[in-house]
Amino acid sequence: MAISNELFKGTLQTIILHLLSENERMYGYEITQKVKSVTQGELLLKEGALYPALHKLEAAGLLETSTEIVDNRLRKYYALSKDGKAEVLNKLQEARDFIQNLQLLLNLKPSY
Amino acid sequence: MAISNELFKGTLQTIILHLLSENERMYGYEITQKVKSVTQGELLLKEGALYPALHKLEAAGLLETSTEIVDNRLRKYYALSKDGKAEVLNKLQEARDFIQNLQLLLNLKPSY
DNA sequence: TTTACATACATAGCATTCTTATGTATATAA
DNA sequence: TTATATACATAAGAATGCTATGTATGTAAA
Repeated sequence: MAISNELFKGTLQTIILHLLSENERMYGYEITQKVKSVTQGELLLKEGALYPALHKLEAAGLLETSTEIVDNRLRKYYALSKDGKAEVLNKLQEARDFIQNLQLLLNLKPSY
Repeated sequence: MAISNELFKGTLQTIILHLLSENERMYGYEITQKVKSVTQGELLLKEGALYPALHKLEAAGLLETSTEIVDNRLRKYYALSKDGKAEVLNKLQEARDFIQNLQLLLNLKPSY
């Protein structure tokens, strides 16, 4: 990822799975742009991180793919498999616990 | 760290610096126990992660050490240096931004 | 027209982080 | 005397992400 943000390490799979739980199907480049817009440019998801992560999730059976040609360019769409839909719930609960514990450790209150 | 929690990767330095900003001085083993108690056992900070991290922060000039013998056992106390006191503020702001962005990406509301 | 930028995929090499395993040493409880 | 707690430390390995690079098309700017 980027911008001196070492902190996001380990959260990428969860982010991908969650975006796909909201969007039915997405392709790689679309995911990078979505992450960029949601975080207002603060998190830049690099291709060198994204594509291997997508391949790994697919190999784990959590994602399914379908390739299309759009505007004469290749697009590889990813969607949650049945296992993926189950796993995203676990990952989100882990993320909630993680944020809770991190706020406890850092004495941070949510900013809203 | 531990318990299938890949998510904490990258947060260790921030956690250490913040604990030392609240406690004047702490020794390694004490930090592991503090993290364990604050998270109610959910985050187990391993020695193999902690000690190298402390050494690195010391080498970076953010921590200062003083060694004592207590109950016939060695204790190496760590405290924030002047630079460390400044850096902890940066790290905490980064952590706030990180949590904010992660909640945005995962559509999570704080649980209280 | 050619240079830069956006779209769209992919991988190899490297750096960093953390885990596991191991080692040393003392004190206490079973 | 065996296990557990206290207290430090490091080496080998796994996992993650970053940088750099490569291929290819389309469009906007100089």
